[in-house]
Amino acid sequence: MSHLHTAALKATKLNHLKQLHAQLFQRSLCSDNYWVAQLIKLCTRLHAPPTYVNRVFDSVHQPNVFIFTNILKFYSQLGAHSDVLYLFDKMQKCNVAPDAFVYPILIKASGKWGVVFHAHCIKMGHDWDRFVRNAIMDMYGKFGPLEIARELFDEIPERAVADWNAMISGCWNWGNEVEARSLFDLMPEKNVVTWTAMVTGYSRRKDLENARKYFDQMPERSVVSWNAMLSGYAQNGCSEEVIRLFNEMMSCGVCPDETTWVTVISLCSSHGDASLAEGLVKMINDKGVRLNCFAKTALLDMYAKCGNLAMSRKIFDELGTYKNLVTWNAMISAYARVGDLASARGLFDTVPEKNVISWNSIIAGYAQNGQSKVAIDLFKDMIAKDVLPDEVTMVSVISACGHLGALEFGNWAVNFLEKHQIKLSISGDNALIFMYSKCGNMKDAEKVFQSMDTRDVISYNTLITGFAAYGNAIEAVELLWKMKKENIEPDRITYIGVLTACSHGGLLEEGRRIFDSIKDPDSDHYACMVDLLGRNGKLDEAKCLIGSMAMHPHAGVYGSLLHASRVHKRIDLGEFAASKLFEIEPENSGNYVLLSNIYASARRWEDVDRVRGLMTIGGVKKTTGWSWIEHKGEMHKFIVGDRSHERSADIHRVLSETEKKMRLAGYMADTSCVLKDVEEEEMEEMVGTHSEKLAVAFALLVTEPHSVIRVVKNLRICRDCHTAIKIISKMEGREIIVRDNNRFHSFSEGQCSCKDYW
DNA sequence: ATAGGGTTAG
Repeated sequence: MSHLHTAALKATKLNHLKQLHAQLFQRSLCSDNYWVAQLIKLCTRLHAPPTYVNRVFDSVHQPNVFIFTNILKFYSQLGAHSDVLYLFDKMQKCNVAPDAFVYPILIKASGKWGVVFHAHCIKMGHDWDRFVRNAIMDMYGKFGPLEIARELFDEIPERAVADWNAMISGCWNWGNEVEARSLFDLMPEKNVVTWTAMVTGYSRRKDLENARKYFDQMPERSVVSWNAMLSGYAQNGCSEEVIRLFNEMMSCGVCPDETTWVTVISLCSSHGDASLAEGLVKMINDKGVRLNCFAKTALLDMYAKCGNLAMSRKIFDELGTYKNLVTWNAMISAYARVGDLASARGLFDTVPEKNVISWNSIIAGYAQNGQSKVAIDLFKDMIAKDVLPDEVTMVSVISACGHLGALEFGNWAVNFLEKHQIKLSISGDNALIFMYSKCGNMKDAEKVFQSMDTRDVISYNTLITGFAAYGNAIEAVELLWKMKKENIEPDRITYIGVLTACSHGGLLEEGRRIFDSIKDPDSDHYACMVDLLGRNGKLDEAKCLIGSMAMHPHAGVYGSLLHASRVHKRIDLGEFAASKLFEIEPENSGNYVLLSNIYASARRWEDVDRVRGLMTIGGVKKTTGWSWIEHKGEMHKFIVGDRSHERSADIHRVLSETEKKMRLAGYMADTSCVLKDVEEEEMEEMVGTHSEKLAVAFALLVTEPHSVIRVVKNLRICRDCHTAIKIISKMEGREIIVRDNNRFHSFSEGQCSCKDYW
């Protein structure tokens, strides 16, 4: 028998464990309580997979308290708290009375619900056990109320160092620096844990100076102390310090543990620094370090954030049954981040157990990749499955509503926030500002902005961009001054917004001044500036500006010039801009169409034909987009020639009735003169089923007569459609609000409020 | 100790 004990003591690898298991099997000791307990203890030490432990556990007929204690420890080490609680339940069902060894494990695993076991312990008389008492104190220190921890602490006749430590950490948890320090100074004997608690405490207060002071004064340091200091630096964004301290740690001969690796690896991920990551991986490989599931997950995330998705997937697959929910979620969001929604969705659908973060990852994935409707539908699924969304979910959903212009559903979401007491932080408020301004509700957008007690650059940018879309240039410019006064540094997006606002609002000089104040303007700023000059007829100046650029102008810059050339009928500049655009983005049909329109307005039909020819030769297809409309919180989409909508027949009936009414009312001349310049087949398309027209017809169909129709999202109104809406608004006597990308047009009584449009 | 959120245009 004794050689079995030696084997158990010597086991360092999973194989040793399996050999021992086999020997026990030969001697029919596999269901012997003593040996099963020993095996489980070894599993904990050697990080065996849970499936193996369960097999060992299942082979015993009547598990005793030792076996339960050991398996509880096993799952506790894994952080599998629900398994711990499940096993405790099983333990009670097996009529095995928990002893003083069980309760500390149990209390640690149950988080704030540990309170329940406090009463248990008193009833069973275990509350006088120093380990149990310490665990209870620790729990109150973490989850509160701290006063109870203090009472327990004061009642202890002979306080152990661990009791002091628990109390000090408790004070830090509740932000009581003074009390923590006075306890520290009062302590008769301190150990590494005490010192480390001080380092952790100061780190969490972002007081790195004091953290470092205690760290430097420590009589001895454990890995945990190093980790505390490292994560202090990491969480405060001091990446150079992390690297320096990590190297110092290595040269002091301290062996990094798994936490160290996790800290350093996740630092690399937040940096997205591939070369840093590479060095780290090399070090890990050279040392032959075996990483646990936490570190592997961090590594997976790091590769994903450094752009190496293949490695992420490799780690994911290699983890096999070891992976936990965090691993799954990391992989899902890795795919979502790069826009591989199919892979993300595939994983999401196969996650054994989803949590809010799984849902958030996939919803954010769709929301960030232009699939707002899918994001919202998934959110609806989530609610139907009774998963409670949190703030992060709502931020994605609200943003998605903004992108779609889905104000009705957006308002529903705001109600949901109130009903479920979900508090929004700065990102949430920013998302709200975004949603309201995208939906044309600047009043509420401003209201949210005013109500915030801290605003960041994104809050300003979002509101500025909202005003820009409306042409409220003065408000946008004022916001720029206001943010400077609040010491919030404008970034490139701020300037894009302000310049766009000046452009839409006709503030030429102001725009010029602002443009000149930008430290290093990029192509986007130049594009805005060209647009601003172009709208004001300063086309030659715009061309000079392009010539003065230090970098290669991107398509947007020439696009603005081409647009202005069309408005101001400048064939020379239009040809110049278009020729550049045909090089930069030969597949963009819009450029060909614009140039051909410029020629058409000058009645240069041969050139019109030539440009059309270019399109055919280049195989450029006119791209058509979907038009969206919201009705009762549901989004409906339409595209040319599509009859998949369930009310398609009605829609086409309304469309033809409206057109008939228009003709009867004598509006034909109006539209036909527009149509004269286009070819037969295109005319068919224009008078036929343009997506915008379908959307408007749907709106006419579903809304009450004389009510406001809100038509939103991607309604690029062609000239023909613009005329049609004007006429409808007059004939039906109702207001129609239309959003053409970012501009709002309000039609009523045959007038469109947006004057400079055509 | 590892996973999720907000702003860009014609």
